[in-house]
Amino acid sequence: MTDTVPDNYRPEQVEAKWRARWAERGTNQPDLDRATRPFYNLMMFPYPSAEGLHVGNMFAFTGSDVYGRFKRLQGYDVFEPIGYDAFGIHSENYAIKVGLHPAELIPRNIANFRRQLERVGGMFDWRHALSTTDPSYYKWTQWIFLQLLKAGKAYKKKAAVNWCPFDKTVLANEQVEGGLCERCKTPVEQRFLEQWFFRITDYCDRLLANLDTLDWSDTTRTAQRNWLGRSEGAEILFAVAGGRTVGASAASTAQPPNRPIAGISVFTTRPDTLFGATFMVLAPEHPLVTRLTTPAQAAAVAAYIEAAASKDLVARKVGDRDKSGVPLGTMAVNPATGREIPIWIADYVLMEYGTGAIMAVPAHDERDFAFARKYGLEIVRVLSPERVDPASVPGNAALAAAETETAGYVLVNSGKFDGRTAEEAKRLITADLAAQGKGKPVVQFRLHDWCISRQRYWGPPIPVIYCDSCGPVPVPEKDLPVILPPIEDFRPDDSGISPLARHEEWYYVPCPTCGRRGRRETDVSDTFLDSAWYYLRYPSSEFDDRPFDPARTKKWCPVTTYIGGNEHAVLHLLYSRFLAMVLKDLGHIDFEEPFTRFRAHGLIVKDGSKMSKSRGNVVIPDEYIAQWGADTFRMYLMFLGPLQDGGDFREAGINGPRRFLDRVWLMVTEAEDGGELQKSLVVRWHATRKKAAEDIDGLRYNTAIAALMELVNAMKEAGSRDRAIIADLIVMLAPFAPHFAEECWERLGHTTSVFDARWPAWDEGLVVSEEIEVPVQIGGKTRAKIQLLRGSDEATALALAKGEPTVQKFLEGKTIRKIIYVQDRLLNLVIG
RNA sequence: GCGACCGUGGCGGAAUUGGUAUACGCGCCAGACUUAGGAUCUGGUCCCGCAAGGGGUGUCGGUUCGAGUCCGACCGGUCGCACCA
Repeated sequence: MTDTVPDNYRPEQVEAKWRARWAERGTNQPDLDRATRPFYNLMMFPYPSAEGLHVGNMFAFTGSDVYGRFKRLQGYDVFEPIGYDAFGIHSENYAIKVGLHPAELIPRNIANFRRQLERVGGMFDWRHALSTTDPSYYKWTQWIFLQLLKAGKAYKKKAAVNWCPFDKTVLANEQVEGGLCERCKTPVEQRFLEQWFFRITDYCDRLLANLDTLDWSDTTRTAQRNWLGRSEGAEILFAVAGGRTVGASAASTAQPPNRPIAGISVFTTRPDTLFGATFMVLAPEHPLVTRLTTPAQAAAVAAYIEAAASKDLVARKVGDRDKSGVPLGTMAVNPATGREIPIWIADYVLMEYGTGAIMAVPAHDERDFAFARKYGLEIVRVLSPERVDPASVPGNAALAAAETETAGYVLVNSGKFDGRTAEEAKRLITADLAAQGKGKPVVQFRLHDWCISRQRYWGPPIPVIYCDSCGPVPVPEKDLPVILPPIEDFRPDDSGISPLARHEEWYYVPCPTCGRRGRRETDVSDTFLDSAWYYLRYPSSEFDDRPFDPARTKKWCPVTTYIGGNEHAVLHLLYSRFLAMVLKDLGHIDFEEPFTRFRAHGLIVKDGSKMSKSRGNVVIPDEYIAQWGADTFRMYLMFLGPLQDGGDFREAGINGPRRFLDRVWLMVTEAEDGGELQKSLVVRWHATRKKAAEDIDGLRYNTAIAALMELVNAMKEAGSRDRAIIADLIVMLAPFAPHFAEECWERLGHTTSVFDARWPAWDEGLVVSEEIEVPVQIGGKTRAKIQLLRGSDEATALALAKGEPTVQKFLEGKTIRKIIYVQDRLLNLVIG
């Protein structure tokens, strides 16, 4: 090495030194009770896998950490906690695979995660680290369940659920992707089990409306909107032909046995097409099916129902879109036309949505069209393009495909509604039905209640005891936590019952009410319940007599800024919002939106696909950090592109940030006081203070780093080693390269942490130079550049421009037809 | 199929939101220092052209004094949702 190389900067030693000093000094531990400017900087806590954190995780955590450190330099009391989402099927399946117990495996993984998180230089307050598997944590997860149970927001019902035959557990709808288990990609089956549910659907309106008030990434808000799936329409009652229609609010189709059937209620978003409803379809599971089936059809119907039930959800929901169905043999009456129409069952109608029954309008719905074509059912068009003579419209039989458009269409074949636009007709027909007691406007959501039961071992036991005399009894709060008992064989079996049922000493327990022998609930709760409230626990993690201390919570919550992956856009984020609403309604907290500002980071891509364990392309950062140092590695990741875009991981380029830091180190060692500063350097200095601050605040770390590099380049060009500029540079570099900045800061003579310094203020008058270069265009093409004082007027600019030889050349023999002068920006001469 | 987003050098990416396209970095080329260089330093690096100049942000068209940016069509790609009535 030559004398120009800073051979005295050794990342490994320097970083270890500062890790130790931060711990000694408590640098990263804000006073949670006395903080005056609290800033809760949250990142999504990781699931502690056996492999350790990969580069994608590091990218996300560093991105969040940079933000927290920046806010600290702006004078906030930044609380940046971390924890482990360590319950759940992930951990359990891995444990099964390697033949170890998760209780043994998880602490080991956590220790490794902590080592990595410390090594990369996160500003974590380790006093408040938590794991969801710790009884002192899940005690309160169970407590939350009890609050919901008391409030009637938790209930048990037997329901068709998604059953993963590989993981041997129930999955929430959100965990089924295209009919496959999200984790193991096994086709999901339908099973009927008693399950615990949370009434998230009670909160649809609020969950939707509040989205408009949140400072969140648009993509995330859109995803939530789609997931909530609000649609406006009508519920319409179809009478059964020949059956006596009784009373009947449109809502109720379920009638006690042996009473006349009130009718069949359907939900539709297209009441305007009512006159075109030529048949009805019920879901095979619809409760009225048996009673509406004629003896002649009974055998065929029974066979169809059985086939549909055994058909796995892949085939039913995605796989074959081929419609199939069976007529029940009975007829219903179209309330608009009075005509009798056949009733069918078909598995393209789902029991979980709407009323589980539809009016089929083949002319204006693709699915109904396909079904009608297949079974030769009648097709009647009731919409026609506006301003077209209905007679010229192709006949019903000639229709090649369903016409689902509404814009520009008017009603035909619809009695007194003919000529109305589709939008008008939606309102008018619904109102008309309502007046007759045969329908009403209805808003439907796609969202279903949240099934939190899991027939597994590795989770918090649901705190309920079943007693033969008292029924289900909540475990008294004083008896919490219900400890997850250590059992040797925790593997799930095909029974649909949790392995916990095999642990008899645990399973049988006195009933809290009557004292007789009761049985514990053996299901554990969904991991998403653990993670739906962890942000509330962090500030209060040292209290074991309360889940979240009121004063702490008031000071620190809701979370100021949350950064995490968009893969949790609809699951974790929706559940957290729901739970916050419930807790607020129950008076436990005073806010209902947990995350004021949320930003989704991008994904790190390796070899063309997202870095993830399941794709087998993970890169563990440890060796890169060992080779280049954590600071260089952090800068490399943050320099790839905007945080919200992610980037391609490739080794090439990591030496760029290293070289940059080496140059800065050299400057620090050569820093000198005094000396006149070039004007342009002063401008660059102030401009950098401003640009870097704004870019970091907007998570554009790549351009913030570029600005710092430009400042260094400007200093080199000016031959300056000005101590004041260098000190600023170090402060601005600190969020990205914290250990490096501390070392430089100390070298510059400071005895306190660089994070006790403040981000340098900039003088707005100095961020732009007095003299600027303005392009002169002729006909929109740049022909020359002139030096102007900022704020010069058009006449000055024009005079100067006309003095330019190039400009003269182009103006020769031409007249200037128009002058466009944008002050301080450009001069454009349009010639004729 | 529906929805959202995106196409800029050899590569990652900039572009004050309609105003000098390619900042910053990687890579590459040349030179310097060196026993050596996968270190460091200096210079160069969109394309054609000796130059003047011309062309250029996926393609075609439009609006404008001026378009990477706005509008329309197309081509290509990424990510959600997906029989939701």
